[in-house]
Parts: sequence; structure tokens; C-alpha cells
Amino acid sequence: MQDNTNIDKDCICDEFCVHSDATKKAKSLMHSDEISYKTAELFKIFADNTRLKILDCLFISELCVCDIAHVLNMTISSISHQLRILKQANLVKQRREGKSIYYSLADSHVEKIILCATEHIME
Amino acid sequence: MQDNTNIDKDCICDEFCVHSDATKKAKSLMHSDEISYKTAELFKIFADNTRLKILDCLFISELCVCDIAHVLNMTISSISHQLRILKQANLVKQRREGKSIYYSLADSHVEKIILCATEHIME
DNA sequence: ATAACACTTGAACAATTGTTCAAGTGTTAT
DNA sequence: ATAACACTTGAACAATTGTTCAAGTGTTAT
Repeated sequence: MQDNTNIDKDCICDEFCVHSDATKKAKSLMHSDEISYKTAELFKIFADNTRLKILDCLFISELCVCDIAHVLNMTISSISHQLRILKQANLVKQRREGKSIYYSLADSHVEKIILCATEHIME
Repeated sequence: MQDNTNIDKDCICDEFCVHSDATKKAKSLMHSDEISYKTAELFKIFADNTRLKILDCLFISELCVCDIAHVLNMTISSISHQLRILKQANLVKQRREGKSIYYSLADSHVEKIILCATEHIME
């Protein structure tokens, strides 16, 4: 018999339900709350078709806002809103040249994560 | 002078704004709408702290619903709702043993995608 | 048969989010 | 100075989503 008093004190269901060895192992090996939360936040950025397409464009070439709107056939305003989110997440960077503002990728690691998911989709 | 009549006919902004060579290249090399949409759908599954933690648990060990609720300190109902989403996305599978239902990972590729993102978070 | 257990499921709710619209900002040409 | 351009930004809106609560389902022990 193991000492379950500590692990089971905040258990929602009956003590017989919980497999204390498996849950103890899971609890100790899981990522921290902070890492898990930040990872979810990163996935939230990728969890939108428009943002994914913007990044997909920028994998190929640096583009201005108007170019991206043109390629995706969307309004400049909606693209600009999404670029703001991508910029806040440090996934893209901008550069002004005259009246145009050019966006490009801030980090090549991003492409790896997205390609990994795309591969899974394409099987 | 390039022939821009085709590429610019549905352009929102002025024709001088669009860099036709860059946009043409982007359009031709981008992933299809379908792949982009499905990739976004996959990222949506990962874009929640609870689901990420459930998967994180299951990377370590097969667990029943009650175990997962216990580890995450959440209600069985909310875990069950999220497991349903993970199951519909073919990310987890279930197995009945008596009154308990055990969940495990359906695909090892999932762990690779999440680890790739977690690495990016941890730098 | 009945009760207890380990879930599942649907409705309701608050919270979050993507797009549109209108107004605002910074740069360049005249 | 003024106008045009290439965006940016805030408010408003509809749509989506995660959790809770209550009721329902399948299995096992008595």
C-alpha cells in the first residue's frame, strides 16, 4: 500500500478511481504550467487560416501589406490587424521604405513548426 | 513591362502598390487553401492549455478520465469534453476496461509538433 | 432488480476573437 | 500647404469556444 494521502487530498472522484502511480509519474514529468501556457499561446497564433497564409507568403518573400492583401484577396485592414498580432508575438518584423511597410519573418524556427504540422496534414 | 492585367484585376489597392513579381511568386509557391485550412484546424486543437496538458499527460502514460482530471485538478466533465475534441481530431484513442475508459495517444507525430513548439518557447 | 461508479452529453453562459467600417497617422509628390 | 497614398487603429458586430451544471448512459457489484 502506498501513501496516497498527499496525492489524493484534492481528488475530485473516489480514491479508488485514481491510479496513483501513473498520475504521480505524469505530474512529475509534465511541463510546467508556464511552459504549457506559453506553448498554447504560440499555437493560438498559428490557429487561424489568415495568419497561417500570411506566414506562408512571408516564407517565400518579404512583402508589403498591400502585396499580402492582394495575394490573400483580403482587405488591407484585416491583414494589418493580423500582422499586428504576428508582430506582437515576435514572429514577423517590419521595415519602412517610403510609403510602404515591408514585413518579413523574424525567426526561421517558426517555419519549422508550421512545416511539421503541414507534413502531418499531408501524411 | 509585365502583363499585370490578370494578376491585378481583383486588386484592392492601386496597381502601382503591388509588386507583381513577388506576389506572383508567393501565389505560386504557397500551400493550397485546403492544406492551409486543415493546418489551422490542427493548430486550433493545440491552441488550448487544457488540451495541451491532456496530451502532455498522455505522452507519459495511458490514463483514465478520472486520472487526467486529478492530474490537471479539473472536473471530469470538462476533461471529457476536451477528450471528445481530441478524439474527433484523431489525436487520442480510447479503450474500455470495466467502468473506466483509458485514453492514449493515437499518433506519435503529434508529440513531435508539440515538442517543436515547446522548444521554441524554451529557446 | 437496484445502486454505485465512471464517465458522456446537451444546454446555457461568459469570454474571446476575426472582420468590417470609419477615422487617424506618417510619408511623398506637387 | 495640400493631396494622395499606404497603411494603422478603435469600436462594433457576429461567430466561436471553454466551462459548468444537470441529466443521461454503460458497466459492475450486490
